[in-house]
Amino acid sequence: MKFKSITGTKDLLPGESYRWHYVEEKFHKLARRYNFREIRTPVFEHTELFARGIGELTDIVGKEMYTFEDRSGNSLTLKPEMTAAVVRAYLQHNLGQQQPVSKLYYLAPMFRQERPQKGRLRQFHQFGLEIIGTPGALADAEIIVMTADYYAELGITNVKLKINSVGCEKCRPGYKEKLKEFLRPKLSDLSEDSRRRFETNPLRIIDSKDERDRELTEKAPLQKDHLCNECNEHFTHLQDILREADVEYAVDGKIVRGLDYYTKTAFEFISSALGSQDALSGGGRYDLLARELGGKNVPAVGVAGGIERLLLVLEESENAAVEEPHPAVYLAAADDTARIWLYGITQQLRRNNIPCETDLMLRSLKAQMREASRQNAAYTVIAGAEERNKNEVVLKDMKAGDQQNVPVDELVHILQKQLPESK
RNA sequence: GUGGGCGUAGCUCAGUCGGUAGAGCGCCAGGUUGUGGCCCUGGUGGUCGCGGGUUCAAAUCCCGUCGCUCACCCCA
Repeated sequence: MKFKSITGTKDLLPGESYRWHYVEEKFHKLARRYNFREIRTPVFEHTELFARGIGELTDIVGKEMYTFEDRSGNSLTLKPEMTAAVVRAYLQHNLGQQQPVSKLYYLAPMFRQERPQKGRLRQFHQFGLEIIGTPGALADAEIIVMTADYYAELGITNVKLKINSVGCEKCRPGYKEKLKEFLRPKLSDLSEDSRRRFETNPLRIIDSKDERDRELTEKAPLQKDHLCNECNEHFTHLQDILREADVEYAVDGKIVRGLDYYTKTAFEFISSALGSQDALSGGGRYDLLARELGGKNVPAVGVAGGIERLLLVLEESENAAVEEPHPAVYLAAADDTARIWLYGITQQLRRNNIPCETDLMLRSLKAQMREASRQNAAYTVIAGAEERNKNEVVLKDMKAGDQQNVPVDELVHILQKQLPESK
């Protein structure tokens, strides 16, 4: 075979795609219940949108974007995340003029050029929610609550919610200085990465996975203990709401989100069922993003979650079995003279919303029966010349193994009675 | 970008000291001339990742290369 799928991309084969349908449908339905409306944006955007929105110093922008020039010389980028694109669309179409608060959701592929590993692909898929237009903690809670609800609805129980506040324009600079003061004497003992971040992004240092770094930063000052009044109030308010909504959470002062645009609330849903890529989803408030993109100040909050990771966790949750759909009826021809006639009956069933399958290979009855069994059909309809002359078919219950002759005119009615989901 | 592990049938894998490739599952057919599953019998299926080297002879040894995978960094 000459051609292979690109490194870090995956074909979604029929043996797996039904699982995707399952989680996607659940998300669409839940979004409707929470009154979020879907937004779809193009897979690529001007590179500048992400560079500005996500932050020049982030790893995503620095080394992970799929960037290319089109024939006109524009620099374009396959979207590495969705929030910047959603805010762009929000500003471009003045959604804020139509209603004060926009509740948007999406389900879309993202692209980042990293080394693939468990739970990380170059083309991956995220579900996401954004509430744009309100600074209130109720919006933060709404995002978190629906995400928690989604996992619960799927039967995933081994998830934990961690929340933090990363402050705002007012209180973050002061905190940053305090943190640097704390780190400065330890600087030479820190890992190389952390030393490099000291100037560019010191907040990330307390989030380091390096063991030595962890020891050294154990007693580091945390943003959540140095919030301004407004941020502090927002954070306690959020916790009050989460408790009221019965969502379990833990405050973790070391959660620092990787993207520049976050303010106040930052959170992650973590699962122990994943490998080292343990974040199932993450999000937070991003009150500065719209302005950064050239719009006015528009407060907003959102979440993004990985579908691939979700499915990995789902497979390990015993109480979350997903069943593959199968045809309700298989129609088998006992001889060649009945095949076309039987195909007409097949279509009658389909028009009556009965999922069914028939042989397309002119195979023997035995082979057709085997196929019916393999495909897990609940019933098999068998007919040859004899049945055709009497205008009836043999209806066989595959599980029980018994069968009876029924008039063709009554077939749909009988099957519908047996298959309530087809009505 | 760095490091470990692995590439043999559609899938999971075995293959000894170098002697020209196997099992289980799957698929197809028959055992039953109009009936699935279980069982039995037979069959289909391989560029041993790719290229080069050593050798009378390479899946096996050597060199290179590509791919997959896990981990680091970071993230969903």
